[in-house]
Amino acid sequence: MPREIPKTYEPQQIEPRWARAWVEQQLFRADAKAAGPVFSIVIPPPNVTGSLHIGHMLEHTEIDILTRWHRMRGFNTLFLPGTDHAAISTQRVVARELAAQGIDYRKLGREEFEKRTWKWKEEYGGKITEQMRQIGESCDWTRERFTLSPELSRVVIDVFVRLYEEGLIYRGHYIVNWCPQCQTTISDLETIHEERQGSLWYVRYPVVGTSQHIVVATTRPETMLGDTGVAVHPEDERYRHLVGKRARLPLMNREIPIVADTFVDREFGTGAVKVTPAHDPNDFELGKRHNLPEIDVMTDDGHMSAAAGAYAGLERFEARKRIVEDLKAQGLLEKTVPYTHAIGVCERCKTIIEPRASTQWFCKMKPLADPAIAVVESGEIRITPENWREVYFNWMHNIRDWPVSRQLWWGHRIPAWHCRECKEIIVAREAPAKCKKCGSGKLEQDPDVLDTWFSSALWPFSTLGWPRETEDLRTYYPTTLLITGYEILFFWVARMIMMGLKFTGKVPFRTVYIHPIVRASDRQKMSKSKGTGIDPLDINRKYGTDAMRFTLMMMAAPGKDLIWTEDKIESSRNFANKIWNAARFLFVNLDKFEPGGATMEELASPEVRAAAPHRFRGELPLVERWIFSRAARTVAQMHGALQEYRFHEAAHVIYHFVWGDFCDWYIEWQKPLLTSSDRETATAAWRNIFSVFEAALRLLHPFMPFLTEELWHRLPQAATAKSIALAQYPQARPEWIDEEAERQFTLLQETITAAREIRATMKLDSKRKVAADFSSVEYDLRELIKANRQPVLRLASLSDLRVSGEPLQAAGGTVRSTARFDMRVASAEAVDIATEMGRLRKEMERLERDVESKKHRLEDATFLSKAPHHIIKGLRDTFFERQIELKKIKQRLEQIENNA
RNA sequence: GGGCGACUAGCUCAGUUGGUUAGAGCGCUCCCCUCACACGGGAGAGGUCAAAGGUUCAAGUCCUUUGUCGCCCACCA
Repeated sequence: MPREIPKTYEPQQIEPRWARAWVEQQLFRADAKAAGPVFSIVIPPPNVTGSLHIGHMLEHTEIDILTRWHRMRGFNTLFLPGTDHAAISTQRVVARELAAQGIDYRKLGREEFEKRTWKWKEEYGGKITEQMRQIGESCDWTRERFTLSPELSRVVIDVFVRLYEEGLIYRGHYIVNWCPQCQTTISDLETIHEERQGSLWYVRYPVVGTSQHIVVATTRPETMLGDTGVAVHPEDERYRHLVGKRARLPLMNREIPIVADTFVDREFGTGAVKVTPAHDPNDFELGKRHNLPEIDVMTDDGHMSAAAGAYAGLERFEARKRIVEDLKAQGLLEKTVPYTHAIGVCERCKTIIEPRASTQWFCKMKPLADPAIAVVESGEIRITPENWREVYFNWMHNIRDWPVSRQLWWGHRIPAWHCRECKEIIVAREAPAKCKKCGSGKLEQDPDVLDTWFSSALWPFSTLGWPRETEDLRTYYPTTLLITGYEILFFWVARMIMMGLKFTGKVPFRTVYIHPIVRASDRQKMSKSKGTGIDPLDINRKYGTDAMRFTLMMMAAPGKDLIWTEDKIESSRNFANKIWNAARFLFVNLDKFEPGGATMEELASPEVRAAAPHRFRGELPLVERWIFSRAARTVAQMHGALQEYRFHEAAHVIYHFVWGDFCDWYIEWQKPLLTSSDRETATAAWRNIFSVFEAALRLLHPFMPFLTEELWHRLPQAATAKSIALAQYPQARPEWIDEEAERQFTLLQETITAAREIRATMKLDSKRKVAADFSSVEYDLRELIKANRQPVLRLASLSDLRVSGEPLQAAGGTVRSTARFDMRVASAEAVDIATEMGRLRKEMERLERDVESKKHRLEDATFLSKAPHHIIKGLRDTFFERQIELKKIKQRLEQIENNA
C-alpha cells in the first residue's frame, strides 16, 4: 500500500493512468451487457470539426454519470451513440482540406471523393476517441459511429422506398433554400434569420401603351431580371385601372402582366409588388395562381445565369449594384430608403441563402407528426424539463413538409433512377436493369443524397438490427433515454419519434432529457467557429477532469443555460483536494496506529465495510449513529436527484456530505479515537470511518471518476475488483436513518458553534483555551453535553465546561443563547460592548418582528381552522422558542446596560 | 408578428408539489500557517426574492398587468 501521498491532489499524475486502464482493460465494455434491468441510451453525435469544447463536456458528463450510475446498480446498459454523417459540414470541411492541398474535390469525381472522406472520417473518429479517452469517457467512441455501413444504408434505402410507396415521399417543385457556398438545398431549419441593414429600392415599371409607371418596392433588385409579373391588391383603387394591362420590365425589355391578388399588402411600399416566381416563396405561389412563368436568373454558385441577359456571369451582389446604377441612369429608380429586414443565411457557412424554385424530394410530415404529437401528449414519451414539451408541440403543430434531398456527394444516395429516354423515375431498393415504362437501359441514379437527419431519424432502431426481429431490438428498443441539447430538438428528436412510430409502431425512447447549453462568459453559445469554444483538454491539464466535470454538474440546473467562467472551477478543484486530504489523513494516521494495532486489511476490507456500522463495546456512539444516518439520507437524495436528471442537486448533496458532514464534523470528532490506546474502541472507529469514506467514494464516483478510482484502489479491495466503476452503488439504507441521533448531534454542533462564536467575539486566538459555562433547564440536554464533554471541549477549544441548570450570571463575560441553552465565557478583558449591544439590538428587533407576526397568525381563527395541524404545531413550537430567545436577549441587554 | 423563458446576497446561480428564521459557491470583514488539507480551519456581514395588483388562513413559489433582458419560431416584397 503506497503511503507517500503528496499533500496536493495532482490530477495530471493520476488521470492518464486510469483513462488508459479503462480503455485497455475494456472495463466498461466488458461489463456493459449483464443480466438486469435495461438502460439503453441514445446520445448525439459530436461536432464534425473533430474538436471538443466545454459545451460538449456537459453533455458527455451527464451521459457518463448516468451510465456509471446505472452500471453500478447492475443495469444492462447500452449506448447508441448518434450517427455523424453531417453531410454538409463534412463535405465542406473535407473540400477545404483538399483545397489546402491544391485539390479541387469536384475534379476528383464522386468515388474518389468518398474514399478521401472516409479516410478523413477515420482520422477524425480516432482523434475524438482519443480525446474522449483522455477525459475518461465511459462509452466507446469508436469509428463505428461515423459509419455509413452497408447494413445501415440498406435500412435507409428500405425506409425511403417504403415511404415512397405510401406516397409520403414525393417529388415536388417548390422554392427551396439554396446555399451558393455549400451548393446544395438546405431545409428551413438549417437557415437562420439575421437582421441586416439593407435598402428598399422603389423602381418604376413603365405601363405598356401609356405614359404611366407603376412603382414597385424591392429589397433585392437583382431578382427583377426574373420578374414575370406585377401584382396589386384587387381592391386597391390606385391601381384598379392597371389590372390586366402589361408592364415593361426595365433592363430586360420584357412585357409582363399586371395581376390582382389579395396576397398583396396595400400598406407596404407602394402597394404594388414585382413577382419573381423563381426566387421568392410568395411570388412562387402567386405565380402559380396566375400562370406566370418561372425564370431562374442565377447559377448554383450565386452568379447571374444566362437568363439574366446583359448581367449574366456577374456575382449576384455585384449584379445588384450594377442594376441599381443602371436603373438610376435610366431615371427608373424613384427612391432608395434604408430598410432593416431579416434575411436567411446558411447555418453552417453564413452565406446568404438564395430562394430558388427547384425540384426536390420531399417527405410529407403531417401523417407522421400526428402520432408523434399524441405520444408526447399522453406521456408515453416524457420530455424533461417539461417546458420543452410546449416548444415541441408548437413546432409539430405547424410542421411543413421536409425537403430531404441534398445536392452533395457525401451521404446516403437517393434510391431513384431516372430514365434518360422517357424521363420516368423509378424508386427501388436495387438498381433496376431497365426502365419499367419504356424498357430503356439508359438509367441514371439520382445524383442527390439524403439529408443527414433522414438516416439519423432511424438511428434508434436501424442500429439494433431492424427490420429483423433481433435480440437487441427486443431487449433495448424502445430505449430508455435520449439525452441531447435543444438545438436539435426538431432536427433529430422529433424526427426520431416520427420515424420510430412509423416503422416500429413503438416510441423510440421513453424519456427525452434536454440538457442546458453551455455559454461562454459573453453569453455566446460556445462554438469552435466563433472562437468561443474552450478546449476541455486545457482545463483538464490545469484543474483536472474531475474538477471540470464537477463544476459543470454543480451549475447544470435543468432548463437553464449555464455560463462558463473559469473561476468557478477552482472550488471544484478545492473539493477534489479536500477529499484527497481526507484520504491522506486516514492513511497517515493509520500508519501511526498500525504498529501493534490492526492492519488496514482488518479495518477496511470489503467484508468489514459490509458489516458497518461497527459497535463500540456493544454500543453505537452518537456520532456514529449520526454519520450513518446522514450517509443514508445522502444516498437516498443522490438516487432521487439522478433519477430525475437533477445533476446539480446530486452534486450539491454529495459536496455537502463529504465536506460538511464527513470532513468538518465526523473526522474532527473522531480524531483522537483513531490513535487511541484503547485498541478495541479505536478499531471500531477505524472500521466505521473507512466504511463511510469508501461509500462516499462510490457515491461520488460518477461525478469524479478519476479521483475516486485512485483512492478506492488504495483501500483494500477484493482480488477480482478491477474498478470502482464496477462496484455496487450505495443503496438506500432506511434502517440507518436515526432522527434522534440527528437531533442530538445538531444540538452538540450548536453548542460548539456557540462557544466558537463567543471566542470569535472575544477575538481569542485558537491556542488560548478558556473555561465556559453551559446552562439549560433541560435535564436531557445537560446529560447530552456531559456525555460528550471531551469532543465538545476539544472542538470548541475550551479548557473546561461547567454544566448547570441554573441561569447564568451575565456580568463579566460573553454569552450566546439559543432557546434551549446558554453558553458563557467569563473574561476579565473588556469585550467591545458597543458592538455586542449593536448585535443584540439588531437580533432583538428581528425577533420582535418575528414573534409579533407569529402571534398574529396564531390568533387568527381562520388560520387555525384551515391550516394543517403540523403547520400549526410547528408554528406554535417555533413561536415559543422565539419568545424565549427574545426574552433572553432582552435580559442580556438589560444586564449590559446596568453594568455600564 | 407569434411562442417560450429569465429577473432572488457585490458576482454567478439553487430554491420538488404554496406552509414554520430564503440557501450555495465565489468575493468581502475578523481571528488562525493547530501535527489531512492555506486549494485549509473558525466566526461574521450582506437579500422588503424586478414593480404593482389579485387568489389564499398562508406567496420567492399560483394568476393578471407593467418594466428590463434573453432565446426560439415566422414566406410579407
